[in-house]
Amino acid sequence: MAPRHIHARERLLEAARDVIRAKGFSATSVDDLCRTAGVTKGAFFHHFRSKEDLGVEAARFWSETTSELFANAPYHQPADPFDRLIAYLEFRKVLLAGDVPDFTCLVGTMVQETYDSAPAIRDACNATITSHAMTLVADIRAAMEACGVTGTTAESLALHTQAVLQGAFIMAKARGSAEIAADTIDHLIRYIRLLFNKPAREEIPQ
Amino acid sequence: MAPRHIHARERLLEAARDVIRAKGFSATSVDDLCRTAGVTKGAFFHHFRSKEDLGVEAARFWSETTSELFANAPYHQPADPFDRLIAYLEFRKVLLAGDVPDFTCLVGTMVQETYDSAPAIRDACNATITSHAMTLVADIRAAMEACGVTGTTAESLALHTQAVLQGAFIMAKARGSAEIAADTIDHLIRYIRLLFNKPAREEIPQ
DNA sequence: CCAAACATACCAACTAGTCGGTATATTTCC
DNA sequence: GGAAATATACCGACTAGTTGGTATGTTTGG
Repeated sequence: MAPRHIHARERLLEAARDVIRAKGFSATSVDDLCRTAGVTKGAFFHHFRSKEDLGVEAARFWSETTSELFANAPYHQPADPFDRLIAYLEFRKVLLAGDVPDFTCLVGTMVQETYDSAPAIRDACNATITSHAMTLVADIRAAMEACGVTGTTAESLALHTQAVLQGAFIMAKARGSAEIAADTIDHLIRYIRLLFNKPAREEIPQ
Repeated sequence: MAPRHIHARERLLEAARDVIRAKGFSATSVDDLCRTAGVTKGAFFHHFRSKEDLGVEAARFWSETTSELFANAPYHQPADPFDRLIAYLEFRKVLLAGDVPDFTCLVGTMVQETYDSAPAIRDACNATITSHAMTLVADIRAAMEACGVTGTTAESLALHTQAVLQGAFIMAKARGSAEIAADTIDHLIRYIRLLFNKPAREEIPQ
């Protein structure tokens, strides 16, 4: 059985992940989190110095869990780095399932509200986004070299993919549907195919 | 002289525009807004039924003021619709001046926090983003026809530009700098140039 | 036994929103 | 024209409930 002393902390981090994605950081109260996690306030402040501290830890928790998800995802299978990059973006489309709070990004949501008032949270969110982007750099660089792509850098393109994904989530929130998010990822895929001079079989819309 | 009875309302909407972009909607209290606008709570609730109502009106106010800004902007000058589209995106880069709260988007920020809890605000934000995107459609469609671009629609591409801009703002908030935003708009410009088969003179990075 | 992991009770500050009242226009009616 | 009626814009003290956080217990596992 799982050790009891991990329960409250982990349940609070999972509650934060779910509630903050739906309501935002400020609108999520400590009581909200305790209620959702099924723990008391004493437990909360035993594990976290403050609500801001929980925000930082939630960003780190998000980084850990998503890292694991992406590390074990099937998009690494293709032999060619360019194909792996496209497979990554197709995988991001597959992840657009369920309700909007289920597929949107915790740290993207949090950083919007905290970038000016809680630098610690902003830094943790930035580290999460950046480190995920950096997992793409090796493949992008290899593909760029193989295809002779110039005019930008692998790091810049990796960060651009994350910007597009974050923007896709905002549009999905505004429209209340994942459709627009998939559509904007398709534009990103089309960009990368054009940039690497590897267009899809047909450029006809579905 | 300006009629007295407009002051409080407009000053509150301007305060909302500035404060909410920096702190987010939830973290902005009614007292915050009154203090910033230099009005009393009585005036606030005279002009707005609730804080949520203020959010809706702030989105509409944002829509009005930005519409005016873009309508009077110089990017409409080029004779060719494709050139106008590129000029629009270059203009968006020019707007990336000042601190992060100065150039980011009010409705993109608000919709993140309210899409699930305040449908009225979400709808107002969505209407603002969509209507701005639609101002691009005529030029995009004309350029697509002139260049024989297929595989997507003018509406889809217009919404994609807004998604990229919203994502650029999130990245700027995370990194605390406009640089990444300009960088991601450059990727968008590169995409559109490739899609319309009109690459820049040189594909060399700056 | 003892420290870590909780639970309970509580607090001061803040929250959105209310309410009775005032000052100043504007309209109405003769 | 001018007094009365009415509408608009605003004020600021007040309230009921919520907020993040604390102080002081009790339980539990090794």
